[in-house]
Amino acid sequence: MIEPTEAAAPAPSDFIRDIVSQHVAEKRYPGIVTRFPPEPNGYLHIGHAKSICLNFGIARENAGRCNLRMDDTNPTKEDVEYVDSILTDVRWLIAGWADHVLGMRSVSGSEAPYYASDYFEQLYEYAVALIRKGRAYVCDLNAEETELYRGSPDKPGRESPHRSRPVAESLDLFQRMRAGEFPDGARALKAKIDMGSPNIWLRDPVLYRIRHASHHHTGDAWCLYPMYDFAHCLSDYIEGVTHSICTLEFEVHRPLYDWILESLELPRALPRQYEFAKLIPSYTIVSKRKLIQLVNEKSVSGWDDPRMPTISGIRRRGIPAAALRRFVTSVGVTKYESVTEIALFEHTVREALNALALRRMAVLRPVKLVIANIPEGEAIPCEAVDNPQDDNPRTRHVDLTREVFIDADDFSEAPPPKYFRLKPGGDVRLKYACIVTCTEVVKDASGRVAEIRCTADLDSKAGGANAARKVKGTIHWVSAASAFEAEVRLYDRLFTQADPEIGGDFRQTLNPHSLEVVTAKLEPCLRDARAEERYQFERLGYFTLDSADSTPDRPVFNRTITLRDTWAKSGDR
RNA sequence: UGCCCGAUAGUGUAAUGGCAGCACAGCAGAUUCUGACUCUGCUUGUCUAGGUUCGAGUCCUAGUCGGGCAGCCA
Repeated sequence: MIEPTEAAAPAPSDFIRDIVSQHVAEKRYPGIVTRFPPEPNGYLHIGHAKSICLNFGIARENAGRCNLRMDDTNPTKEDVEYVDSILTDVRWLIAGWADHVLGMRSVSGSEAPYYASDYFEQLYEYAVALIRKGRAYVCDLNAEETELYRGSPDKPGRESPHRSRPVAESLDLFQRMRAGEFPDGARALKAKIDMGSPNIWLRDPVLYRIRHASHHHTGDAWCLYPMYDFAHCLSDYIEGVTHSICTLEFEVHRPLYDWILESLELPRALPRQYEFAKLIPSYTIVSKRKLIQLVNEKSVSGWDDPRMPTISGIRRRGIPAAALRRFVTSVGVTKYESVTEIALFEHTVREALNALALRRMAVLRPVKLVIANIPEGEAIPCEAVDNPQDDNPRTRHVDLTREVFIDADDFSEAPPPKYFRLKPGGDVRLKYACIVTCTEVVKDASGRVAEIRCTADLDSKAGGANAARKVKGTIHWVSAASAFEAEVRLYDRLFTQADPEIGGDFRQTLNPHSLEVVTAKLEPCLRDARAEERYQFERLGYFTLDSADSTPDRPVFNRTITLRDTWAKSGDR
């Protein structure tokens, strides 16, 4: 769904979109085609979300297409589990926004993503063509020798002894590499470019390597696999991609991307590569390797743990796709590598949730409040608003009874200055109900507050004679008679430091309080909570039903994010 | 001491040779049956040095600082 805040946002503009617009104006291509090319070796995270929104965004703004393509050229690292999660995550992120430009392959009636591995045969033919042109050769050097021959950034490399091998010999060897005649690493196909180039990637880079390994998509059909540089540019070309957008670390690969395509003397217009700076939010990590570590070391419950910066974690946390899109779009597209304050994301999430969340009352750390002048068994119906942000807000009823629960935070025996909540002898409004005055505090044997007693000004309820009576504070509550208990998971940032790597190891800065589980008292209508719905527990934050662990008789709620709390921040408390 | 890329408030970003703006964060206040939302005000910026120009954040040169590149990973 496109939400109002997203719809109202101005069309994004950045240096890549400027280039695309120019190409559209000069009719350089028949249509604009981009692609999102993840390697299925991990779950997608917030950084990928930026790439998805950029690529699909450009496609939808130009009536083009964005292909979803698995960049699966390394069988030893990839798995179908990741293919499936990628598909789910992309569909969720673009749903209602860019599904109409999603480029997929039709396979026997149903849709499937593109796979670079589906092009292995064509890619092999292109490699043969390159050999025939004298632009590639089979090299017998092993990996260590290749590294030695490559030189270093400030020292040119040396030419391989096999560099001038006759074309026919390379052709024969390459065919035998495919046939499985040689073990892993015995030979490789290399581009014949320039061992003296200041750009390392132009020093006869490896194009194909031998890997006797099964591939998650092609099975055992191949023991010869193309490298990223060879497969990527040609996959783009095969699919008719016009703008191949990637992150900054591939900038030095661009000359190779162009070299391969140009060397092949292809008939159609060539795709071009453009690079942008990836998204790095503070208080989190976006490295697949490190995210895998968090999962494997059980620092989190899995890839979709609501604290994870993965798209699946963000979804489970209760963050709407539109909010994620709006955030990754709002940070812009530049070539400046920066760290984006997570506060910007949190703001976007609150903005989206404030507009759509249903207000409910929930008490996280219950303390009993007994209202002396309400007889036992009596229920005073009160009208509560579902969402005051709506033009014509809907309402529901909550019953005020003799015994209610309030949050422990909302009562203080020794309140700090400017404390607006309940205190001995003080009064406070029970939201949607009436004003109560604290008359007595009952403690248990250990000295803890066991029960608070008060009297209510029954006329201060909406519609009553004292409805307009003002008090400093208003607190939420639930009726002890009708509230039910449920598990509520209070999530916080996964790391305590803006830069989790500050001390050298991100595991040292994990936030020990990133998850707190409480048994809360919830207002009865929350029994009908739905997974797609977003709720605001009044004065506390935004919550949603946990998609994985909830059952109909045992709901589990996740806190997506707290409300902004200037009182807590003021330091007065 | 190779090559490539970058640098605008605390953070992110805009200004395409012509008034340095926006959002977030922060601070102060108003409002409030959510210490939320909303509203008002405030603080804070063009890395440095030269050059071109009537005029430079923008163009040129040099420097400084930061990032990337030496996988048969992507």
